[in-house]
Amino acid sequence: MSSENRGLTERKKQILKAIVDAHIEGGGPVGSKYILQNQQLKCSSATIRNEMAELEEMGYLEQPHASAGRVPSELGLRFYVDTLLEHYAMTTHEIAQINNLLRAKMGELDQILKAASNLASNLTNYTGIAIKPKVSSVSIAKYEAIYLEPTHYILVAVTSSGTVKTKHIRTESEITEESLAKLASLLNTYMTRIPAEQITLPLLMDMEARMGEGAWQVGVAVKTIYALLRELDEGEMSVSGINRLLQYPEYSDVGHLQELLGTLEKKEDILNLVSQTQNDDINIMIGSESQVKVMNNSALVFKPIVKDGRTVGAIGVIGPRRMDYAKVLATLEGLSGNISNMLQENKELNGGTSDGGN
Amino acid sequence: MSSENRGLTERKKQILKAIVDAHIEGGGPVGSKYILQNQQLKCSSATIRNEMAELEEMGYLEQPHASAGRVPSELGLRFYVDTLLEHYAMTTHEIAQINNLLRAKMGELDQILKAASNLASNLTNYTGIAIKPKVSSVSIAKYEAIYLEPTHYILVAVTSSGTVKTKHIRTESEITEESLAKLASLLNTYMTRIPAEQITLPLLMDMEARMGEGAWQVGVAVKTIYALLRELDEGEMSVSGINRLLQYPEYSDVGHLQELLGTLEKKEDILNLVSQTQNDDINIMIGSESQVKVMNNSALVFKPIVKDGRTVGAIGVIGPRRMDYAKVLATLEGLSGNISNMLQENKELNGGTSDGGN
DNA sequence: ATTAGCACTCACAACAAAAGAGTGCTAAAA
DNA sequence: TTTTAGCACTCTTTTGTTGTGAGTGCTAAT
Repeated sequence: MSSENRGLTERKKQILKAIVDAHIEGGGPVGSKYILQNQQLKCSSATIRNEMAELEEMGYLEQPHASAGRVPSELGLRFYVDTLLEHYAMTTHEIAQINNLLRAKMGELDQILKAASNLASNLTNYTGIAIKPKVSSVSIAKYEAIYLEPTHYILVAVTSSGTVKTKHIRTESEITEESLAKLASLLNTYMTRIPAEQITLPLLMDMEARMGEGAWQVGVAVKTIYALLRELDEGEMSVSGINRLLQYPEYSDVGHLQELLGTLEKKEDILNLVSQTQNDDINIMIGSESQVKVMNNSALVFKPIVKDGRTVGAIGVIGPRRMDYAKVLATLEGLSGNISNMLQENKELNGGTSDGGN
Repeated sequence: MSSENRGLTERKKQILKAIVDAHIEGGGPVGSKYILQNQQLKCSSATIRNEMAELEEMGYLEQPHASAGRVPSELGLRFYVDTLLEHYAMTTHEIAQINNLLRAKMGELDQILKAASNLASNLTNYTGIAIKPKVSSVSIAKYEAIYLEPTHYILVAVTSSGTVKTKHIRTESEITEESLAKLASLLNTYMTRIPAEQITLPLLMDMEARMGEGAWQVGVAVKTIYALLRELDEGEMSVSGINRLLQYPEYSDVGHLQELLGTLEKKEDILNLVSQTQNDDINIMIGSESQVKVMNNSALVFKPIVKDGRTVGAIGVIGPRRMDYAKVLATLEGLSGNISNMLQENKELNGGTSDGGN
């Protein structure tokens, strides 16, 4: 064959694609006859068997046992995703669904992401995830203190990315609205735009000095801000549609399922994985391509959400390795496009109400 | 027998208790011989069989099939829980664990509840839930507006129960810090302490009239507050330790498990169930006692968290019907006690930092 | 009222046999 | 040289058979 030096024969590709498609659909190994029937190839099953044997040797296919059909290997899936995948066109109904449901949830970024993860799960029939990634070092853009009672106020912090965090603070002795305002303005002067590690003792003392009689307040507030920054650093992750996993036979193995659920619950591993990713495009991690050992039989597809050049979140899907990548990719693209639009719209058109952040 | 008119013979109780205990431990049906061995009863297995037959007739026991042992029925479990249950004493280690981990999470109520649900799951080995119940009608105690940019501010609302909600608002034309302050004070004057349903059009127009040139702002703000109140009404629920369910054979039936997971995800049913409960003590719903059909093979135990006479949350545990009630009750009591203390402490001792209420 | 004894039931495990799916290989055909 | 038909072979899955054991219900004796 002429084009054998570089890559695969056209026919091999066709066969590989057929196998992967069938495997994605059915989950089981697929044999030569099946392909012959559902594919217009002008050759016999024997030829296909030969090709399959070669594909196996090349590492694209695997054989569960001697008399079973072939199953795509990780490499095979990767090749499929990278070069064989046909674009899936979303139905108008799906597009409408994304639009409507997401618009309805118009609000803070958290909510949008969760709604999107939910939708992703619904549309693809896999498990959806929404992530606010760990950020290397957040800083606070603005503080506010809300007076409630003489010994009770709320500290509000707005991060540079727009997230809002609040903490109730109860004080030992009474504090006036005026000195509270002073505290806030002090915080705004000294504690904005600096990461947690730069909050030093001298700074603290300086602030206390300027605070006059209310100096003791500063310590409490700063301590709270510390905690708050640490929380922000940690990232968030929410999962939706776990129940959908159960419909796939690859998770009928209780042990595996339990491990995967554990990982989904711990959140840490996946959160790290997503947070460390630089690529702003759709990321596909098939099986052991991800560091998380527990996901060796699963695939994780996610797309970061970028706003003003910052990654403010990510939405994704977790499912069996043989996931319907075409559909998943289309769905995530659709969702992320929609979210980006919403974030954009709020910015440029100044539509009216709320926006993304917190 | 003398005491047969009212309730069960002492021996029947003993046998019932033995059966339930064994069933909780092992999960399977338990037979007459087993009881004879693990219980000091001075009678033969035949006698026990007779008693068991009677207990079955009374509805406390069930027989999966003719030659199996007996399994406690829902009624049997209920009786066990109500009158046979022995108090479980937490180990000092468990108590310490509760104390340490919960203290560490000292913070807003949301976090405390989630941490508690997590702990509950860890300690009991069932699935933990944390709930902020639907509230009949919330009202806002205080508003604040935080100026960020000329066309961008944050609206902060503090509810009567201390929960803080924030919304970003982007405006069409520019707004000054002064008129923002005016807006906030207007909101504080007219829109506090009234439940959502009373915010009417006339009220809105009245406010707009008083706002003068900045009147157009009011509409946006009020619309946002509307949305915000609706969100508050809906309640929240988070689940932890789903993976623990898998270790119990009653959930090896994939169909059932899937349904249960679905219910846990939908949240609505359980949220309603808990929200509607008046009783501030520990609630135990065994199988079909709860309205949620899907939970017929499960049990839900939860305890509301009360603060200042208001139910501000609930923590609970979901697991198989044959759950270790003694341990679950002790754990939830311990946790809720601890949480209440924390909420109290913040109030009375004025410890220092933060407090409960989102 | 209790108990020993025994026949009976029923789920479950172990094993064997049969069925099916799919391959690899060989030898002929293109 | 590539393709194909044919067939033997392998290995899983299904089905059926048979034992085994746990546990009961009943009867007759204590």
